[in-house]
Amino acid sequence: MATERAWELVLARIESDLLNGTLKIGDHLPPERTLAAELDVGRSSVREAVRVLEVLGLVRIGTGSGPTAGAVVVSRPGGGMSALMRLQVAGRGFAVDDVVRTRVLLESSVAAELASAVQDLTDAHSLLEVMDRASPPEEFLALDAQFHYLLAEMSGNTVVAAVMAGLRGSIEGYVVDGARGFADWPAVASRLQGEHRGLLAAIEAGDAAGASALVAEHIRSYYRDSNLSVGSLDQSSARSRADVSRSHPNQHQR
Amino acid sequence: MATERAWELVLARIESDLLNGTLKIGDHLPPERTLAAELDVGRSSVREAVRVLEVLGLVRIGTGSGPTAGAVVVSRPGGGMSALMRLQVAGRGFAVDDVVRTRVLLESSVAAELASAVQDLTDAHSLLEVMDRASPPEEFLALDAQFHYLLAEMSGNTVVAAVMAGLRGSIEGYVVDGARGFADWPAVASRLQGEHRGLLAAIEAGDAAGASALVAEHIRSYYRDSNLSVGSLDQSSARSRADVSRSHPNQHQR
DNA sequence: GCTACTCTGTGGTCAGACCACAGGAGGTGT
DNA sequence: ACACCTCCTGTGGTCTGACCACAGAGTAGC
Repeated sequence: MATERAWELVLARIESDLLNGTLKIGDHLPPERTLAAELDVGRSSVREAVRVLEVLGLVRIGTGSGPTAGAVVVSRPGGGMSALMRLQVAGRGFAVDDVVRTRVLLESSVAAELASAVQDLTDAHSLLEVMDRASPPEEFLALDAQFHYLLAEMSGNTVVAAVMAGLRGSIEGYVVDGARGFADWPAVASRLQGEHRGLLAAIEAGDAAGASALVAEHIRSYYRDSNLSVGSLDQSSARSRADVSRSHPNQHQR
Repeated sequence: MATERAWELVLARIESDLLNGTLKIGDHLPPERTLAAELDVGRSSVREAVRVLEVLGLVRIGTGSGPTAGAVVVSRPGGGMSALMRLQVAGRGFAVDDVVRTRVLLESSVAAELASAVQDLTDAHSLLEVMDRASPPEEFLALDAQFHYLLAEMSGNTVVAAVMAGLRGSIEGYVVDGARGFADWPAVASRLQGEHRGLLAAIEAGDAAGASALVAEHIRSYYRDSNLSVGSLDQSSARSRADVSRSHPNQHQR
């Protein structure tokens, strides 16, 4: 086989350690210098591999010393999924429409599933109450994302939850830009809240088909009303969004 | 604002260039040394950013000189998706069951959608004919993956297609290991082919519900019959699978 | 003309040197 | 004893500079 690049060797070693249980969630990776020495590669190659793992949401990097320092194995697939999809959208590999359609697809299924199995929706209800008191669009939308994610999480499928987090994260900028376009934001927020409550009601009533349809229309209508189109948002969304490990907005040129 | 790490600055710049159209699919990124000088960072930081882009499937790296050398913007989300999910599975962040369940969810929807809209299934049929002549499980399964990917692609949703490619890729090793466990592989392959043909027939007949159910059972039964369980596969699957840049056979480009 | 060699630009890698940071060990004053 | 403070140590973050490998382009020689 082709000579493996050094950083791939590092990645292979870590993947192998994950598979055979040598590394578990919560464990620390060996320090970069140690890993480099063990695998007989340069530290820069180790760093490239670790960087990949960080972006993919497999490890959390901490500086300094102590228990929080170093690379710790975690599982935050949403971050990596979001970075991947956001960049694909930026590069026109993904159309925003397809992202939205996929959201509709997954969330419909999730809603139907939740409706079919009795669930405790207390958390969801309290989240909605918090949202009633959220005034700035950014704050409301952040809680909205949390609400939708909570439902996905309750479905018990971690993969679906992660994909949904990625889908939402990838178009976060477009969603916020869309909100700015509404003349009467409070009215929109109020309508969204009504739809949220209707959705929960349908789930509680065990109405799978209804819940499914409601959430689909809930998502579709927002994007429709905010006149989302990739072309019109290229410029306004050209600010940096490359902080792949977290989600606080950055500023950049152009 | 928090001091941005150097490699994030590089990533931000590239994302920005993608968003405003300065960089398009097919374009070359500036050489690493140039990019480093322009952004006033070290070359190693540029390399970390480029490495991330490579793994996420946004650029293809070529060595040497000429048109194929350097980092070229491409769109291969499946590769990144696959790497992400495979590592999450390895780290126990994703359960194999959830991956399979998500496959069922997506492929059911895709099948239903295809059945609702008339499609030209010629390619799918010829692929099945090639599969009839494939004897080794590995070869058959590679074509099988291609078959399922083809259907997803025909749905027209690039995001769904990419996610499905990732899902399948993430458990590729488990699928192959499962095939080895069958006493009478030819019989299994034959049964799978029958199911494939039944699925296409349902799609051609416009039977959305039927196609949906068939593909769901098709997927579920394979995993059920091959007795897939994460625990039993830890050791046998511990070989290296970190060649994240290798393109999948079922990767198509736009 | 054709061939073979060399040049040049590109990524791939390593080694070493610093810096920034945060916990921990140990000393110091009360 | 106790609380506080200081320095030490280990960790990631970054840069610099040096080579190597590779593949196309250019050029000299036949």
